[in-house]
Amino acid sequence: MRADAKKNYGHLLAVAGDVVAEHGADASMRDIARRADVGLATLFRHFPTREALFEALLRTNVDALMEQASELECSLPAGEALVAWFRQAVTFTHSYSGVCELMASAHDDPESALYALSIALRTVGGRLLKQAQAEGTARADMDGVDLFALMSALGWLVGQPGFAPREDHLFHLITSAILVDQGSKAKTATRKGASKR
Amino acid sequence: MRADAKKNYGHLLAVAGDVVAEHGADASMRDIARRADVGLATLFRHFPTREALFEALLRTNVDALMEQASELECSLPAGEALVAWFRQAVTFTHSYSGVCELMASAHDDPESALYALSIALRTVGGRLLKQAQAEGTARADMDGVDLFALMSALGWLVGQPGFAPREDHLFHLITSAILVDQGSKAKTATRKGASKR
DNA sequence: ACCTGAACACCGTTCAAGT
DNA sequence: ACCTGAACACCGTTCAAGT
Repeated sequence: MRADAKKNYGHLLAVAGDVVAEHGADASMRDIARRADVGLATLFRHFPTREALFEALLRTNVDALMEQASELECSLPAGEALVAWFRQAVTFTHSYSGVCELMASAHDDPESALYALSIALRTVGGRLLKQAQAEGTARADMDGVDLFALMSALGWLVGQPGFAPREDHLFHLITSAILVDQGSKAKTATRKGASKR
Repeated sequence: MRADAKKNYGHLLAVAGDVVAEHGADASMRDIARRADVGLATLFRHFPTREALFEALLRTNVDALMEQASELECSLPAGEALVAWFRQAVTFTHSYSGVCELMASAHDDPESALYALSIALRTVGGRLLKQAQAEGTARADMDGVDLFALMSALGWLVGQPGFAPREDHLFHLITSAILVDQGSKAKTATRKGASKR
């Protein structure tokens, strides 16, 4: 009774990961069920909505992102930790194509199964941002929601085939909007990161 | 023979505008045909693809954007003209929800009926950017594609319901990534725009 | 020339019927 | 309890048949 259900769950999750990796976030639920050799209604029993499926698919990735935040804030100055984590966060949005749309809309919808994940991301990002602001390296007129917004926008952008090759450069542009200009505030600037392409 | 076709075209375009205004860029083509009291195949005869329909819907908006660029570069310093035009461009992306996705993907697809419009936008934006770079107010390590990318990303972002209320602030953040920091280069700075929220 | 209706292969949702 | 198949109302595409 419960044993086969558990097996179905794991199996469905595995093939859903494959199908979504191939066809992106708006892959056909029917197709997932078909490739899992399971009735379509069975898929919907385990994951009543597309968001619920992605919550299961992305949970481990988000957990990893939160652990990385803890490590980074211990091992690096706040500003560098913020940038390094932001990098990882953008990479996370590449886990499946279309993830940014899902996460961004979930952030505004407490009913979404992805709501908790998006809030977790926003919260941990906001913590790193706050520390960098206290250090004086991140601009003061931003909050966690802004950071989450920029992360989503950048993730969406470099998920577009035409802009993917410019990912590093676009990351650099957005990052420069987050950080306080080094000439105006940071008197002890090491000047190591002044590369202008 | 040709008279009724012409009437159909105008009528279709008008109701398509209404339906798309209501349901966004992925509105049902069938629904548009239905509300125009016309066969679905007739709609596809006039607009063989969704992009072709949007090319017709957006053409006048893009033309207006190009005229505004000419006016702005005559009446304002290059940096301010760039920012003012960028503002208009982001507003343009609000003409119908989902326009950014279409324009961004068209930019990479010469076969798309929207390709010419996206290139036009990129080109005129690139011109304003270049002038601001020559003036020293826009950062040097950017080109028209980057500007188009940031425009698309910002338009997409503030098209998400949760981030729409922060449109002005997010615009300010992105703009600060485009402009050279006023403390480091602009010696004749008027200091009028130093509002930090 | 231009339009139409119908057929086709899809989609997500729902639910009575099976074990 | 858990699963299944079928029915439903959609979608975009295509094309033979009408005028």
